[in-house]
Amino acid sequence: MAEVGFARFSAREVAKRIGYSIGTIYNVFGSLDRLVLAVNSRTFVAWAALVRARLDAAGADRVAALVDAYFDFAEANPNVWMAIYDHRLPPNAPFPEDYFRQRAELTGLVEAEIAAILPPAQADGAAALARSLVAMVHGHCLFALNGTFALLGETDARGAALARAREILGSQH
Amino acid sequence: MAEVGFARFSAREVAKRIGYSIGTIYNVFGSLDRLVLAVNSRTFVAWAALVRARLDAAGADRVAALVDAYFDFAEANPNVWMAIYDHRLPPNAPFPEDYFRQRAELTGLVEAEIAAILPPAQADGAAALARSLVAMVHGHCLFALNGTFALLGETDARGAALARAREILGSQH
DNA sequence: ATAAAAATTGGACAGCGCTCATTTTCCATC
DNA sequence: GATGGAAAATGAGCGCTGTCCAATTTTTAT
Repeated sequence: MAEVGFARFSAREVAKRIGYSIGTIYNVFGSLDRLVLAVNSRTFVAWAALVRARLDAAGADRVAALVDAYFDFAEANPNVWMAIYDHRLPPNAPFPEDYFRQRAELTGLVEAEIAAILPPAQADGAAALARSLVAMVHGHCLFALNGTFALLGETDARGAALARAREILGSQH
Repeated sequence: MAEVGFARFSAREVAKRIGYSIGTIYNVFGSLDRLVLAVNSRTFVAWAALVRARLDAAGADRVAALVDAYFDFAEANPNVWMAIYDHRLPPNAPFPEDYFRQRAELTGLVEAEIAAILPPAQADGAAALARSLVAMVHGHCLFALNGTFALLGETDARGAALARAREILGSQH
């Protein structure tokens, strides 16, 4: 996945590279969808580890640490990062339990930071604000990686995302 | 594309439906990539038309009109809207000229509105701020359509995007 | 009617996700 | 060791895909 990206990822190629047959892949994972979900679950684990490390090493500016961790992980691992969002489950297919858990753990890190920043009066809105901030940063990171910003002449996606985050957080009072 | 979405879109099926052979599709478009780009170019035209119509009918709250137009188009045409972002050109492949033009026209509409809202002292940053706001709204809209927000318990993506837009614009002075 | 140009065809190729009857490997028991 | 049942692994086969291109048909101008 890291080498070829989601569009060219194939179960047959995986089988070839690990020295098993295509049939074994399907015995283990059941479908290409679940194989991709397994890959993406591992991506969330690695991503959360990076975020945690950055937060542990961060000084006072924890918002910048979060934004940087988001961008750094995506830029260092563009194919596996984009695979998370390129992959779509068939309608009504549930996410595997451990996929959900790994993903929730990552967003939980952000939520905790936002809750710590917010004035106590707004504490009950921390989860919603955290989701919204993640969506905002994600939009910037996605446009940086998929060429949209390049097409529009934007060169500082990270700086823009951080500026927006500060403006938004500065408005919560 | 509107029926089956990007993942199941196929040149052979297009050929079958319009009563031509697969060979003719390739004579006209050259590759599946360019066929998809042609579809996406048309999507930008339709999207820009909706945005224009909403702005023409809008009252004083033009920011809400823009956010609503973004979400309404995406929600009314999820498959063609997502195809814009699901499709990735091979590295170094240039975008066709008319694809670029249609896309620039749409972002130009946003840019003009932001320039009109901004205090004159910040007028030179209008283009960058417009790109950033589009990325922010896009992140919210994407998470609404791809199930991320549902997974995290968020139900009001549109309201969150509009709230963030107001906070950001209110901070420009 | 004829010839040149343009448009269209569809078989062929390599690769894909997926299934499942068959084979191989493993391991506890004798 | 030998044996037999359970577990793991296989890969041919199916219908689908994007892509190419020699052959054919249709259109147009003379």
